[in-house]
Amino acid sequence: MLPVREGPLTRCPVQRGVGAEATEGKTVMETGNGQRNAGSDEQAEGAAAVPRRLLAVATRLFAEQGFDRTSVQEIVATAGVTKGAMYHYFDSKDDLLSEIYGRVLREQTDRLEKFAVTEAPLRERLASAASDVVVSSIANLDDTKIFMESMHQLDPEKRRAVRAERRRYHERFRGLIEEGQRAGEFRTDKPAEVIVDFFFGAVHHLAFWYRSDGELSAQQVGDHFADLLMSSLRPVR
Amino acid sequence: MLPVREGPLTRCPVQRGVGAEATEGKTVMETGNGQRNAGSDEQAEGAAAVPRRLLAVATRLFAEQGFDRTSVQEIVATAGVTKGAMYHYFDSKDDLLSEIYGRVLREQTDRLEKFAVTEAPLRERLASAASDVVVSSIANLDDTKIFMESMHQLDPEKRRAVRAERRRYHERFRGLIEEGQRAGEFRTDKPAEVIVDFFFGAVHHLAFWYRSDGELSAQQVGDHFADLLMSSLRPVR
Amino acid sequence: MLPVREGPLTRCPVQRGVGAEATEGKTVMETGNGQRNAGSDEQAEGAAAVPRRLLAVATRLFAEQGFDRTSVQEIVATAGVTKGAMYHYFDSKDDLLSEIYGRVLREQTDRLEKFAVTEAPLRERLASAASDVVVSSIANLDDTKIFMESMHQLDPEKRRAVRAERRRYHERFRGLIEEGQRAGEFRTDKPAEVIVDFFFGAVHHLAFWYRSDGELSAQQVGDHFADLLMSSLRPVR
Amino acid sequence: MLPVREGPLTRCPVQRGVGAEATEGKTVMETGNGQRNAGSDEQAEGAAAVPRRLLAVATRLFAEQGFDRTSVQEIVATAGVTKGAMYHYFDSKDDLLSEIYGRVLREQTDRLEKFAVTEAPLRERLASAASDVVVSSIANLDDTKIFMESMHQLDPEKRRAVRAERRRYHERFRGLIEEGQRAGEFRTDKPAEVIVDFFFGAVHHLAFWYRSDGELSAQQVGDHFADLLMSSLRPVR
DNA sequence: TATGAATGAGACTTCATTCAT
DNA sequence: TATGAATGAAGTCTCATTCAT
Repeated sequence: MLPVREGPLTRCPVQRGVGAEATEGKTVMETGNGQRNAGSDEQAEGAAAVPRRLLAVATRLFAEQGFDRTSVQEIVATAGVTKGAMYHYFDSKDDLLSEIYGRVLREQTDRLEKFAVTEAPLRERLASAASDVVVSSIANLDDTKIFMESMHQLDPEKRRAVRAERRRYHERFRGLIEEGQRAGEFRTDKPAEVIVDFFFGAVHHLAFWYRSDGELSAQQVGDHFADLLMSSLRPVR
Repeated sequence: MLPVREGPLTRCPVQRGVGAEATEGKTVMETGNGQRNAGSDEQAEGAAAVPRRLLAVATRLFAEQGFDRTSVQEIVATAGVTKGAMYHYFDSKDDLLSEIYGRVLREQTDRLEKFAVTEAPLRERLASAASDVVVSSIANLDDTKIFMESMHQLDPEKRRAVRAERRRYHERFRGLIEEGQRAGEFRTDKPAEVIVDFFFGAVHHLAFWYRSDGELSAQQVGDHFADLLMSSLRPVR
Repeated sequence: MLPVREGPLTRCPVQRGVGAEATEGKTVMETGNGQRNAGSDEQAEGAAAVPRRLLAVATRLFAEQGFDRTSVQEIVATAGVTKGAMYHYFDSKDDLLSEIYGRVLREQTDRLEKFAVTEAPLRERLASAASDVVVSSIANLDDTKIFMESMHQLDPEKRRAVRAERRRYHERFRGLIEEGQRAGEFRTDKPAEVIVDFFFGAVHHLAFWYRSDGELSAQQVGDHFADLLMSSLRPVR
Repeated sequence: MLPVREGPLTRCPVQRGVGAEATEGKTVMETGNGQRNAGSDEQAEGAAAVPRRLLAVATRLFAEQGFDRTSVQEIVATAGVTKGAMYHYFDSKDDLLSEIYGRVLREQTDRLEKFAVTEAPLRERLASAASDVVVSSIANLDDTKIFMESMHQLDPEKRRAVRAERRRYHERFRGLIEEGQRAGEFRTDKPAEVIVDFFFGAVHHLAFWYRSDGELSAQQVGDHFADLLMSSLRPVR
């Protein structure tokens, strides 16, 4: 683990907000010799430009072709850098995947927390969180897909770390449901755990059917899913 | 495509019923000269023994390690046959995956149809089908997992075929929901399509969290999921 | 070497005269189970039908694709027999090639001898032989091509045998030239050996440019080549 | 197609003059760590050393054993490099063959042009060119042999390219003959095309009989062949 | 900070041949 | 006379990674 890359990536994670248009790769020149535009502000933020571009390209390619089917050669060629450059910033191909997961998990955890701690009534907080995770999953469909398809490619240690983080996320979400169950707002004949798994199964599956050029906007799907979740939580008479 | 394998596999698909234990590999002798037990009933079912064993082993390994991480060498070693034998029955490693999908799809389609055509009331038919697909998915967790993780490994043509079959399945299921919507039994403010994607997302995700040694039996999960589905279908006041 | 095949093939070599249309393969049913028409006369000559068909098919495929690029599977499938059947009649794939060479050599040697021993004047005998070898080479272009491209595939022992037979052929031809040189009819400033190699280089090369749908008939090419040979043999002033 | 190899090979084709001894493989150290002698002039020509050595070795082995009978493993072992190195410079085994053809064709075309454009009388120009192509074919007997035996191994596209280049060569040569026919120096009762095919058949066949330890030097054979060609071109009375 | 030639293990697949029936 | 399942060795090629520069 080279200190140089641990720094920028961990301290300044590449931010890609919900709805942020990924511009990766499209502006990269395909000259093959790896030279890129050395604009004026490249000097200032250029240091992070290469790793960021690599992550963006890797995310897209992993989603499109799967982790194993994507070669390092393909990644660096698409990103317009050399292999040496990639290995300068990342320890390995696996490391790229790890960083992708890390970013996704950090972002989703942050977002959930933001909705969970508002002063709104519980039902609203849960519905908002549910809707938001759908919207943000759609905004980052590639990450969502990779999450489902490529988890098993991670080496055991990192996989365990990812799962632990994921579990914390689920527990936070489940906490909201249990709070409602205790308050008598939600049905109690179903374990909150099962409901969480039920709902997030649906969420993680979005990448396999959602089309951005389809009839439903991300927000509409988010609202539908949140409604379905809330409906299924209504106490039975 | 050797005629020999197209025949038995297509006409007499290897049956692996719900809960049927796969006995792959464990009873195969590793003598190296390829002779296997020539018992009395070998004559009757022995012909399909090798391809069946290969499919069973491949299913398990693909689920455990992923398609790309599983080598043909590993498959044949585990199944106790030679590579040549595998390529005698299957065109390629991809072909193995195709056959696995084919079997899963045929079985699930058959099961759905069985529940859909009974004389029971609509709500019962739908609940039964929903519960059953959960139970059978758990009974074949490996197939379910492969379905999610390895679809993108299939070559485009076969992938299209699988998706078409899958769509037919979804349409059949959706038909039941739409029937209930027309009858005023189910809510109509959500497209049936969305509900189907919501529910099957949860179903396909089972392989990522269900543990057979956990607290819940397959039937319990099936009932929970079916209940949650039915609840979310209740008309809104 | 099974006695059964040594017999029929050696004693009754499959005859394919100059200009004889090869009908091989075209009447073979592609049922895949290897059953062929069991007509009335099949009983009488059926015994030679399979090896003959195999040789004809192999000749065509070797010429089209090369020896190494043609698999035994392809040969037997095209011939409509099984692998077992092929190995019943031939020792190996190499053996097929040997038999092809054997037939070609026997035939060409026979033809040359026929022209060499007539009562015609020497110049006529030589010109006829030269023209004939062109015509018969074109009539069996596949064999000619295989001769050039696949000789090195033969195992050393058989290759030596083929070369010895070939040398005898050349020596017989050279004998005619030397006869003319002694008689003062042909130039003597060139070794007969060189002239033979010169001429047969041209002959063996026919398969690489002659097209049966081109402007020149086989006979025309034969006459041209014979003329060129005779011209180059004229004594220098 | 890596840019690195397209460059040096195409722009600076590995030169192997007539009679130049190929020194392939023999001086390569088998240290296994890949470091080779880093002499002073390595800087200048060292960059092309590996691909050049590979080409030389492949040429020899293809000629000795045939293309299909020569494994990549054998090539790289003889050249003293790893398989990875070979695939770093060449796209495939086929690509090696292509490069071999390319070099031969370029060289022969260059040589013909040199003889065709001199101020000498036509007969001398043609005789010189004819003699030279024999001498240079003998100097590169391996290439000549491969040309005959392995053309059909090339993939169709490249084969077409080779044939087109070859045709251009033939047309240039034929142009000289036609020039003489128009001038009344050569016979006109034979199509120039046929004469070209006749002569080059003999030339391409050299590799199958010429022995460098035989009685005739390359130059002697060249002179004989040129004489025979010129004789056969004399007008008939 | 970046290069790119080179590594070497391992991947999938083909194929001529055998043998019990 | 013929079958076809099975063998097992060998084939071509890919790829993540390293290292001298």
